[in-house]
Amino acid sequence: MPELPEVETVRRGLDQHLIGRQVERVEVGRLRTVRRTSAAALIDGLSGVTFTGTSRRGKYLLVYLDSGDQLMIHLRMSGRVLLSEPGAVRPPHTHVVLHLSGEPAKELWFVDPRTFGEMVVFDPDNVAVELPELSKLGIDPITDGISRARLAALLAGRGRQIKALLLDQHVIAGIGNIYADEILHRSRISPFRPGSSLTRPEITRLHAAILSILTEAIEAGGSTLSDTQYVDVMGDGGSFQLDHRVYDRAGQRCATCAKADIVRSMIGGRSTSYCPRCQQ
DNA sequence: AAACAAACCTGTGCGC
DNA sequence: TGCGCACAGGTTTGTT
Repeated sequence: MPELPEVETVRRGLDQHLIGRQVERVEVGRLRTVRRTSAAALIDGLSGVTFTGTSRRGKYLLVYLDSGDQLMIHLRMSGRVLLSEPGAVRPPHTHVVLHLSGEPAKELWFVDPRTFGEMVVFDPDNVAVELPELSKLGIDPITDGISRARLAALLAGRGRQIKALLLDQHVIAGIGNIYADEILHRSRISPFRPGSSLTRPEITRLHAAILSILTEAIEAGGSTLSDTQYVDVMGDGGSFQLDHRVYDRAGQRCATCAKADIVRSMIGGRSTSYCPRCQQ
């Protein structure tokens, strides 16, 4: 579900509502959510701490704590973070609840039907051991910024299909299945093309599309699909799904060229939608 | 190096 | 209406 724009939208919501609040109590109802460590580790790491800031690297959401530790939240496929009133009825699959101080007091819910998501408190000075994926993450186009030259260097010598490269979090962090397809369509590049085969103008277009698609999607609050799984911390959906040109539009006329139908195929085990006429 | 499959889970939508 | 299967925004691991 959530890719860079959705995670960034959640981050902004947390930044707005969490900073300065203290955790008074922690409930862990599903051990799988804290599987990297334990319920005790999450409870010990969060109880009594105050939130001081937030950041994001790829799809990894980080909340800074006044203890010096950080809370990492990964939503994976179906995770949601919701801010709510104390005592409110919790949705099914609410696995972690943080009781927050403040006037008025709030609760932060971690809801995740498929349970792929996770929460962990870690020591940033020991990240290589406690959260090794984080230190292996590729460049984040928004948080780090990415130059055209940097992108060109990342593609050089890589013969993998460009769609697979965009999805590889070790190369570029944050792009998922929706935005990879949308970026390639706007770039007018076939998802099957080897990364190393892209011409100079194609790399220029790809670079521009990565930044413009992600920026526009963030401004739209992300993409909320028909199952309304993804919502921000206030429970509101995004609107970038209205701007999708290819994702989940197989069989429909391409809105860009109006002369071909969107085709669906598989790349790296992921459904891939593209316009065979626009994207060569 | 790169492509593919399977694994982790639950829910939904579709064909029959 | 009910059943079974395919498939879903992610990531890791293992096999060709």
